[in-house]
Amino acid sequence: MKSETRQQEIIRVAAQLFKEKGYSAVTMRDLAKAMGIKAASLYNHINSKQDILNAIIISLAEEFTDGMKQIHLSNASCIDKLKKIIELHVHISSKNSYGMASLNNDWMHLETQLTYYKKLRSDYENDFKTILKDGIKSGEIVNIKPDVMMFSILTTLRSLYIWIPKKEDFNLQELSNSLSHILIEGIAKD
Amino acid sequence: MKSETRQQEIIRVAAQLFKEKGYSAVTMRDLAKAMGIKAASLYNHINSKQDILNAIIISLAEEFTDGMKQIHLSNASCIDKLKKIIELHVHISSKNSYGMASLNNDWMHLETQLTYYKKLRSDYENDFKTILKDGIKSGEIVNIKPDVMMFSILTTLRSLYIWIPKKEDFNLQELSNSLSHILIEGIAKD
DNA sequence: GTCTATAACGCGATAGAC
DNA sequence: GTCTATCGCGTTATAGAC
Repeated sequence: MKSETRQQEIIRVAAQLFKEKGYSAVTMRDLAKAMGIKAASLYNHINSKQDILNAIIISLAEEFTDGMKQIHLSNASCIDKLKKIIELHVHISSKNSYGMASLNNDWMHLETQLTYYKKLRSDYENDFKTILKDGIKSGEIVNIKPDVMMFSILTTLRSLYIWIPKKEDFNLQELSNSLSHILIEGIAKD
Repeated sequence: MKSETRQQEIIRVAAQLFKEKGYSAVTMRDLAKAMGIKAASLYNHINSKQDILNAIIISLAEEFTDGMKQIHLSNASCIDKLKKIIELHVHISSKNSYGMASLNNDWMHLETQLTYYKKLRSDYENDFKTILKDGIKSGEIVNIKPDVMMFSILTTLRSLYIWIPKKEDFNLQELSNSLSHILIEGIAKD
């Protein structure tokens, strides 16, 4: 395990600041201060503020789209695929809760990579919707508009980053299981 | 019904721009352009950019906290209270989807009103949690950590603003009903 | 690799003419 | 109520010393 480069450290610290105030409200001086150096010195390691945002968002978006593709192509049942999706979100969000904030809230500030990001997100959502439609067809899940179901589940999963760092005390597998129960079987008794 | 004042128009247009790019990334020049005037002219109607954000967020936050208090104090069952909460979110989000974006994403840029906002949010969440705990005690809902349940339901409801304006075609009561089914009874068949 | 200094520009907000 | 002009400051990024 190679130790963190200075560039990686900058990107990691930037993600923390972006989570607090958003990309636009964080200045290169803020970032430099958090790194213990002057703003100008940052430019020995990165090309621009925009490049930092690209690095944070694109790698995460690719991780989600790749993970979803594998789940979609597997032979599991619809319900099991949904459980795998929940695990995917819990796993990535726990590894990188800071980056998840930028992925959710600052993607619109991407410039050169904006189109690519939108394609990744669209591929992800299309796979998700297909899984739900297949589940309706096979009778595994209720016949409610798949758009509403996807919206409901996905917004919960996309917000996990807000919540996971406060809950380091308890087991991530336990969180996955609780979420699976709530999102799939609901909260009503019987 | 009195017609919209120039100040209200500025706040309404600002909320639209804030939804697209966030408070920090929208300049007074952007806002003026969208209003068809020069930036300096805005200051005949508003005192500062910060005051616009206050106006957008605080009135919405109060509407939620008041609505929640009424639901909490009613005599309905836990499940019916949850359905009322869902209707409250659908109702407010459909009336003001632009303002909801600021409420969700830009509250941390409040200055003088930040503490008050946090109190409103905290009151809201405490009432919500109490309703869930009462439901567990009475056996109406499953005994899963109320924190996880509230997180799951609330993040879905808080994200409605992203989704509602695209769905003007269909009935809001139908949306409330679909969401109630998904959030309360889940998506699994049987 | 970090520093100081600075370029080039955009920001929120104000003054005062009309 | 809107305009032009401008203030004072903050922004990203670069140049060049050490």
